Amino acid sequence: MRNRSVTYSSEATFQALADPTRRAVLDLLRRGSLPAGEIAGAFSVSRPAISKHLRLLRRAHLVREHREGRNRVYQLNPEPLRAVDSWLDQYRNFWRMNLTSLKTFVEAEHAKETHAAKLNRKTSKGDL
Amino acid sequence: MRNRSVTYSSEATFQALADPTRRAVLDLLRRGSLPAGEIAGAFSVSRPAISKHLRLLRRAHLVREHREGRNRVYQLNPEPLRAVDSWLDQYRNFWRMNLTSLKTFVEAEHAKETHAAKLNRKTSKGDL
DNA sequence: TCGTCGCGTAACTGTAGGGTTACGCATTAT
DNA sequence: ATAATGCGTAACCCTACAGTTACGCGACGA
Repeated sequence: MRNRSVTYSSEATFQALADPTRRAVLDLLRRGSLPAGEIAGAFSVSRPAISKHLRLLRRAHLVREHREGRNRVYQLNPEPLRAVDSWLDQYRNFWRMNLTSLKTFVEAEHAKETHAAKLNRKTSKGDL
Repeated sequence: MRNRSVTYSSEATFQALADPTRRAVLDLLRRGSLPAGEIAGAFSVSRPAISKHLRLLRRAHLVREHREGRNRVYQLNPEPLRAVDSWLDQYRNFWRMNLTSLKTFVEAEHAKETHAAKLNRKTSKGDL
């Protein structure tokens, strides 16, 4: 396995993405780097709360921080998202090919609930 | 609000994906539907723990459950993952650019921003 | 009709996490 | 030097949740 670059734990990445505020921070940083204060200003929660979110994002390597005077400028690092992307990739085929079979499944479900006889070939009881 | 098809809250989806066990359950179900017991058998945690994970996955509509006799068969539903995919899509352009040009781009963006005069030419970039 | 099986749920525990306010430490301004 | 600014951290809430064991209930096989 050629790990040419840093291997990020997709664990930390998924966990960082779990919170909507953190995803919003990332979305914000897509438009450009920002100092922590301005990031915090974009949200209704307190500044320390954002500071903790930024710490998590740092831990997941989704952002980078560097100092500019007394500012702490945060920059997006989308690299770890590749792991999410490749995890997702295993499912892409699914929602491409699976729509018809999903449809039949749903119809089968419906049929089963209406007739309720399909699975009960072994028993004559067949009722709920 | 246009609900063309069922609208899944990506919130629930991201949150469901945050747990590695749940992701593993999904990975398992990619190979085919399974009754709850067999899913639980694939993990070291207790069966009720898996049951609760399944509940969360159901809540996020990532799995569907139907009864077969006394079994509860779970089936993967990859649909909500589309939301994750499209969220991720906004970042794909980013990791297509190489990182150095990204860095300069982002910093240029930032320099254009509001209080640029305040932070200005200290050029503390690059150190640290 | 019974006992067993499959599986969800209740009740409980420990811990992580997101929110707050108070504070400390650099860095810049006066 | 002193004050003010920017921001992280500590200490503290409260809720969510992953895990456990004990239990209940419908579905089967006898």
